[in-house]
Amino acid sequence: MPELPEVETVCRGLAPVLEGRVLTRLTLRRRDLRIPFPKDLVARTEGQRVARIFRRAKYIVMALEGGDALIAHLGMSGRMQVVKDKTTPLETHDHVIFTTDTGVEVRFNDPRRFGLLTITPLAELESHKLFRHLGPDPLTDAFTPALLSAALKGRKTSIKAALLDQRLVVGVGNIYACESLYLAGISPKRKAGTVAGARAAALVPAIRKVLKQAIAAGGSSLRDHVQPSGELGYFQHAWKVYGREGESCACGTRKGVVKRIVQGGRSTFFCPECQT
DNA sequence: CTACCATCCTGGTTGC
DNA sequence: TGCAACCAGGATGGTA
Repeated sequence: MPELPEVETVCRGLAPVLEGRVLTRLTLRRRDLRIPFPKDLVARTEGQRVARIFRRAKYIVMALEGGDALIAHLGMSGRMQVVKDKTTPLETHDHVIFTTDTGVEVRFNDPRRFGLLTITPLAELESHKLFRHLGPDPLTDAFTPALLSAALKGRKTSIKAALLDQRLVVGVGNIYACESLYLAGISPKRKAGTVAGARAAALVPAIRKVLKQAIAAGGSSLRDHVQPSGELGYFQHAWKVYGREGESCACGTRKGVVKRIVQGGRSTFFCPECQT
């Protein structure tokens, strides 16, 4: 499931293929994903050169030289596949095809169709409906313990649920919320408002570390795979708690056993011995 | 304002 | 073997 590290990996994989290239054709094989494609999406995209590709939260942004920005989100099952030989048969759920002037194609495949693709002037990106509520990126200096505890102050919901709130901090999804809390030694059940001081000071670097490790793992596997992909596979072996219900805690000293609970309809994995 | 829940969707797995 | 039930989860929109 694409969270920040997977989206970052996809952006890094797409950059050498798309930056500086002209999008000669945009093929929409259906009328929508999670939201309808804008009526003028094709007209605004075709013939445009891609100036730059970057990530904002879990969104992929392709800045076009004409001033527009293509915005893509992978949802939960989206992938971007780089296809060098266009005779490669289309797959089920290849919904959008970006064709470049080199002949290389990028195919946006999304079985569950929770992803999206839209376009907006780059200058209006941060005020766009999809972007204006977004909090700080956890990998930037803007994300500090003081900022985090201020945002959590007074909140009665669990810290786990709070970390998934993109207004607080972006890019953290279910898996990395679990992993970050484990690394910081904080119980996912703890009231968000009580995460301050030393706990906030531990959580911020824990989030950073987990995300950076995952990016590093994704980046290294990218060299072996021609196409970037939002799929799991490379970092899952490094998960300490996620998906490990019943296993011994990785700390090896406190004899805890990883437990699974449901919070807000989503699975949370944690060690009751190490996380308080 | 916060909190909580249902909803979107398909594929993979489990259970009978 | 076949099929139904269930689960996975990012974001949003509605309700309390």
